[in-house]
Amino acid sequence: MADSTRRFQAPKGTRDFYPEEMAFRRHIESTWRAVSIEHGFDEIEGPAFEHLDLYTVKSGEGIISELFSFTRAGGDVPYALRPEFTPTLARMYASRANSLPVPTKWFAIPTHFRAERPQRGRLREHVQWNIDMIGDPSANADAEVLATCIGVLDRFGLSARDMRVRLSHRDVITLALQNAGVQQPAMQATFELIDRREKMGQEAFQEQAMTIGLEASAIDRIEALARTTADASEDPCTILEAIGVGADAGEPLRQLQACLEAYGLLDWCTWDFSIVRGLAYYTGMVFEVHEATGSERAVAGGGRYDNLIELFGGPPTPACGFGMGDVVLGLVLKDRCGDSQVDSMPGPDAFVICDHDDESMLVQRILASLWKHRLHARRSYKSTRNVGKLLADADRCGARFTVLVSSDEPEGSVVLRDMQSKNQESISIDQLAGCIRSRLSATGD
RNA sequence: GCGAUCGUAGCUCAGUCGGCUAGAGCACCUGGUUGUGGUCCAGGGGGUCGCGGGUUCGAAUCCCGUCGGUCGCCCCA
Repeated sequence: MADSTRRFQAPKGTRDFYPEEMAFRRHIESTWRAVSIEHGFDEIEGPAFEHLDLYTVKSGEGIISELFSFTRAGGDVPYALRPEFTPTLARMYASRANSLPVPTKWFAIPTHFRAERPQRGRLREHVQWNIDMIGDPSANADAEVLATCIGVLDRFGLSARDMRVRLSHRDVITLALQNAGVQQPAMQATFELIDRREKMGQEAFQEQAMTIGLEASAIDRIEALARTTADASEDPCTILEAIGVGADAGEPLRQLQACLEAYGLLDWCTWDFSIVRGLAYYTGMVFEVHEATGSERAVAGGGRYDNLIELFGGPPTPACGFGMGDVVLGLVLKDRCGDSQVDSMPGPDAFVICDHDDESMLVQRILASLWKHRLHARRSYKSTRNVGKLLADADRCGARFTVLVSSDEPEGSVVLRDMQSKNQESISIDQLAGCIRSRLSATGD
């Protein structure tokens, strides 16, 4: 009803970002961006909606129920808000594949949308950092992508004790399943079953395994496979033996291990063959990053997808990458790092207050001068002339310096107070901005 | 799409076997007339008790529906 007193709410599963939440979001995004660039990735962005076909090509018609899809009023072309970035990435890469360098290293920090019911760690709108290394089939590329992921965790102050990078490999699992007697037609369904294993009961697992058509002996071996974990520093051959695969199949694991060792990442990583990723398009290394206690959903997930660019009309091109969403990451950061990362509102360099009725617009002139010198300057809007309250106002917003326009001061000068040392001195207005600037650089602020 | 649970001020909550004009703390604003950092004192703004319907003399309170939040299922990019 178009009631004039109607109260509007944000749509289900979306978030409003007030200044504190926005500061936290920017903290996450700027960390993603900085680490991506340091690791040699270039930022890209695409449209927030695409032709619906782009998403059904890869995932089939079944995906539609989980998308926000629509047509233009009066139009008949179906569109969808993007539920993931990979199709856009593949489309962008495919249309310029011939002129792009090898490898092409791209990242993006787009918003994504999905129509399902929200739950812990999964909302209808979220921001997801995407890293992709395209055109390089080597284990080094896998490791570089992992290095970037772990680089971000480290930058957030998380350690190898806080987080676990669980590594697996589609080829190795496929071999193990074949040796266990799983027929090719049942392979993808078996992957999906393993992917869901952790949240299923023993009986449910058995039951669904039977439904797929797996034999009892195969089910036992799959369970053993999914329980197999080992430190990433362990010899892959030993692990392969445990899951019934010949040691010669372990070459990809050995290469990956060697690269991870060189990048100094082994501490973070664990071989874990319960990780398969449900998606059909992964072809090699796959991984997920979890909080160490396992109490949250995956913070990040990805792997190698050597057939995907081709599927979207590009030349056959190997690629690997991952996504990291802001929702689960935010939960983990708040839980493990406390307020130091949450409170990241920028405090002003200078805060201007005035202890009398200012009829000469001096506060405005001072602000203009500070802004002109690219200082972060704010003022008090309180009407009180009580300096104690005005200083409290400056303190509350985290000001580094306070500029006091005082009737006690001679014409053309103000009091500059250092809010950390509490020292203050009289200073000419002409020299104010330069003085603040030089003191900020002297203290490294 | 399905299930459980919750919904009183910006936030955290009290009030509810149906009964005065719906409260507190925090936050916000103002004053405490020369005062230098979240203190203290006083005052103020802010709620159609999520919304709609029903029962009743009377509903924040009981019933139904709906919209949202949370948690889970399905699915997971």
